[in-house]
Amino acid sequence: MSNHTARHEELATELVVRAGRLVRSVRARGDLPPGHRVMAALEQHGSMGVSALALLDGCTQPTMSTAVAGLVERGWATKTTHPDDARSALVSLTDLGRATLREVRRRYGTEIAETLENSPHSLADLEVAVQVLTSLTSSTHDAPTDQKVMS
Amino acid sequence: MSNHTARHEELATELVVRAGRLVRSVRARGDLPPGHRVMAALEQHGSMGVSALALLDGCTQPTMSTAVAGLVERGWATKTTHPDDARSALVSLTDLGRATLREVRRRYGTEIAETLENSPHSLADLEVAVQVLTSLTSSTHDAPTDQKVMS
DNA sequence: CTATATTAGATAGGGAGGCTATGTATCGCA
DNA sequence: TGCGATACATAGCCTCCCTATCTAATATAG
Repeated sequence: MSNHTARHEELATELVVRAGRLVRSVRARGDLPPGHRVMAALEQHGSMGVSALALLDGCTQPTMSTAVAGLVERGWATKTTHPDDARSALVSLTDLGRATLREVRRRYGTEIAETLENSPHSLADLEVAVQVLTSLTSSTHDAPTDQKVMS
Repeated sequence: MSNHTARHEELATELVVRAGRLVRSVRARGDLPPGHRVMAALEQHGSMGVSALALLDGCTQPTMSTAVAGLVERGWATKTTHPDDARSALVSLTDLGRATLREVRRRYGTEIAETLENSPHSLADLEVAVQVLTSLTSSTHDAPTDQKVMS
């Protein structure tokens, strides 16, 4: 352990700076709609409740409540009562939501792909970047993936 | 151009989701102090004015004004009038600021290094991740280091 | 079968951080 | 000397996220 270098230190903080910059620019340009990441989670993991979504997303339940309400308002998701538990909700993507997700990906993906083509980086590099970011936020300093998610 | 794949699309949006998550977790845990990225810019590029800093950082001048005020308040930077132009300021890191920057890097860098050691990723991967994020925010859709702020 | 504890979600209130619009002081120049 | 341009500060607003708390429904103890 701890055999890290000064390079590690510089890169670690630089990564956060760059990540923040990327998020700011994406938001400022309206490249991704708010709630997009919730839709992505729903698509990848299927319908589930608000709390489970919050766990997946790494935010709090109230934050996710609001986010889901936004999706429902735009017609991108539905929220129904769980048949076996009237406390729970079942948040599901609508067809419109799925279509929006596809469209957003197509548009932003194209832009990013072109940018990468004008840089010395490949698709594999992009993949590595995503994986590194994932490593730093999934099992890092959070609760070790509690399995109270649902059945 | 445009020979991108569906994989590109997925990865591009996923990258933003992960980047946002990283930033949120770092902020929530107080791993990096606010204004840290301004200090990093100052260290790397030397003393300069508020507007120049804003350009470097990719934020607006009012935002940078506030950020710099915060640094000065904490004793991490000084703001003096430019000797040749009384309109301009010269923002400089103090020794305390430099020390804080070092300490923050050491602490967060250690944490990240250990996380990476428990993952299949190397220092080189971290480097790639930073470079990819940099590509996507520096010369992407912005003017290539133009000094024109635009309107 | 009630009474209580637990769980899912909603709402209230607040703070951080960013942006646009605008004000103020200084500089460059005709 | 007077006017546009430049550098920064301030005001007001918005988005996103958080903590604290409330309601409704379920699970469980007695």
